[in-house]
Amino acid sequence: MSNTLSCCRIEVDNDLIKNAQILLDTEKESISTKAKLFSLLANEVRLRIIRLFLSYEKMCVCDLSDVLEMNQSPISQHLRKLKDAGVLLNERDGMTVFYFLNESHRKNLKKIIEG
Amino acid sequence: MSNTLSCCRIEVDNDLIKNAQILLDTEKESISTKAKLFSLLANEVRLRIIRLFLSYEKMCVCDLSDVLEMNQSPISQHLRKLKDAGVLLNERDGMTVFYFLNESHRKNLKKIIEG
DNA sequence: TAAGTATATTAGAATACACTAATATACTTA
DNA sequence: TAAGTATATTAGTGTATTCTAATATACTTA
Repeated sequence: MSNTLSCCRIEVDNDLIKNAQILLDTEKESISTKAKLFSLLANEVRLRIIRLFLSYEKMCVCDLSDVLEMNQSPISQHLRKLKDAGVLLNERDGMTVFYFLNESHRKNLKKIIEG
Repeated sequence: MSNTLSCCRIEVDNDLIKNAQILLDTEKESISTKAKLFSLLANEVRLRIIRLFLSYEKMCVCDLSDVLEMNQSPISQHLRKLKDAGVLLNERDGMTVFYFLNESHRKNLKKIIEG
């Protein structure tokens, strides 16, 4: 429906429409990236996890499982998503895997989540 | 699984776990509210719509339909969600319904979305 | 090396989401 | 009042999400 107006109103502001499209197109990548971040933050469990890492340096899967009172499996699954998105990093110490914030995201996450 | 630890590690930091739970409990409402806002922003169409209203004062359903090159129905459905959440307001002028930002949300939305 | 522990992965079920297509509603104007 | 326009709503479909349950993997220690 590229060139079809969705209604027949006379006083269409074609400039508005064109400019608005240009605006969105300019920020296309940025908007898409942000939507992906927001969809991570849209889940309460993940939001809690990220909130924790804003205050606590590192936690293992067990810690999170205990704090959030959830089974280990869904915790691991959420951590995977956060890690895949680059929000969290992890490191293994023996049997324990510690997760922590990717520091390059801290400032932005604080801005978005806090306050 | 309230009182059951999820693993048998000896060096559990029970204070950490208790404090983390208190932290989350303190911010419970706030986190829940934010997750709901993020789930609105997690959809690209809605994120684009909100981005538009940060720059354009008001637009009608038709405008948005034309700018986003989408049918009127899904646009209306997204607008409904945004309105239900209090992010947008609307007003009717004859046949046309104009939507616009609820100004009490502008600052926060700018902070979250921009930059 | 065998048994045990922490974490990861997978399949499957229940639910939520976002579109299309059809229809309803609200308003305008001939 | 009838016909037309803008918007809203609804049912239905395909897809995505998030959990549970089961199992796999990686590491430790007796």
